[in-house]
Amino acid sequence: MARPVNQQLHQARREEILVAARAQLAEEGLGGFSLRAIARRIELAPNALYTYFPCLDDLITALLVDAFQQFAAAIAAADNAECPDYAHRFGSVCMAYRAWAVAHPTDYDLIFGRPIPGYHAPEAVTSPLAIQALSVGLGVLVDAARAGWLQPPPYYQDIPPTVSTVIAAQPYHPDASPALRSLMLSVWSRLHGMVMLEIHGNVDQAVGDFVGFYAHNVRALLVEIGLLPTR
Amino acid sequence: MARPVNQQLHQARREEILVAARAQLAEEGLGGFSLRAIARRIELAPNALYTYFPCLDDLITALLVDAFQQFAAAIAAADNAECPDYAHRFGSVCMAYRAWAVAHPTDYDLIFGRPIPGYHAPEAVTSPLAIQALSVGLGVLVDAARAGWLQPPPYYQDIPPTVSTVIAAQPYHPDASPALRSLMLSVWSRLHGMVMLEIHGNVDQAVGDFVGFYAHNVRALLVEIGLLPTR
DNA sequence: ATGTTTGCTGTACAGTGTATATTTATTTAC
DNA sequence: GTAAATAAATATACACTGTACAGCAAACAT
Repeated sequence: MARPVNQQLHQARREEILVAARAQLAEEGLGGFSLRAIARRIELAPNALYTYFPCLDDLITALLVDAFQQFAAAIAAADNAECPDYAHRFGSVCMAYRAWAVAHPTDYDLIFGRPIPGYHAPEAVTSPLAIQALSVGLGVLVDAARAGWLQPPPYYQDIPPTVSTVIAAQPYHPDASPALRSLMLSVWSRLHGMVMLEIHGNVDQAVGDFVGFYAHNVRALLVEIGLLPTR
Repeated sequence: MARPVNQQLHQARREEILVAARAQLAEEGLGGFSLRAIARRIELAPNALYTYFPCLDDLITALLVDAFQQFAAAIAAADNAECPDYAHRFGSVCMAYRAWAVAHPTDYDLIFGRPIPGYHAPEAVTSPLAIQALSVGLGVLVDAARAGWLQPPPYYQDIPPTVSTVIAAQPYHPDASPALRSLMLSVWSRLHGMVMLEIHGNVDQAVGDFVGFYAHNVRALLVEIGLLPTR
């Protein structure tokens, strides 16, 4: 009948917009982030962007998804499935977690924080990505448990039934027991806490060496979940 | 020479503005937060607010300080210095930490997050407040250590010198050893991580019972830092 | 009573997201 | 080859935002 969308050109322009948005984010931060600023950067009328994104929130979501995928990829890349030393293997994943977050603080905040008033990422898009990222760590724990390397202390089995029931119902990584999944959530929250404090500058003058502090705590963590001997 | 400021009335109006701002924050969230919205709420011209706050950022800082003080007060109130059971005492403080954060998620984010693009709280104002809040927990640890209740495992002594040096130079709570202060920072990051995941909705469908999950992890924490026996 | 300053208002400007209408360009169908 | 259709971009407009600036009435010190 008439002119159809040129999918190739359409995707290229879309990507061009996202590249400009990422550049804007990197150079000006969230404070200078705006639809119009992105449009200026690629010398397009502000409303032209609406051809590719229904609204600004959808553009942000696209940026978030992109960041999230890179985050998950970075963690996955740090996992050496061949490594027989599970403590080392898990430790590497934990260190990669921080490394990416510190290298991309705005992205990390976009993924797990709420840095834009009024914007909240749709759970339908973040949930699968979070599962993907966490599955890497959980996979290591499962492997370690299978190999008999992982001996979580008994109190880690005392999970409230109200928690373990929901955890057991999760549709991912069916190999992992509720106890292991709960353990992974605990580990995640520990890494997340340290990373958030660091990237938000809450402990700037209290911690001189962030890598050192983080590594120290990861080591403690490895001991506590039973991947490393007490000494 | 001329008319002086009526300090009493001035402070009253200032407080009225802050009350309106807090109400706006509570009802509309950060998305609907604006100087003009606050002005509308108290039926004042937008520019009238500039008499009391040089700019919006200073108003936000005032809100932050207020929230931070309430947070610190809530934690201090949860600490029973008479309690001879240090595990129970420290556990109560930890639970109060989450309780306040969950009850005031926006405030918590304002204190420790970065929920407003372009705004960053001046460290000079947040730093003393953070020390005040953390000192409550650190005080319990110091008391417990003095009473011989606290036996952190040896690996908690293996703090990188680059970390312990800076920690030792901190101008607060001189009674506390660098090891204890580092331990408190670790504990803080664990609580912070869980709280942040919860209030940002990152584990909404993964954790059914947030109190249960949090309490479970606090118990693990108490065991791991040596306040509770392994079982 | 006078002069000065406070508290507040009104106007104005540059910025924002986006709804609507319009133009331009391109592709298909005939 | 031409005409219809539609994608892509633009232009205009509106309701917001923070805030700079000018002005104005009331209140106080002298």
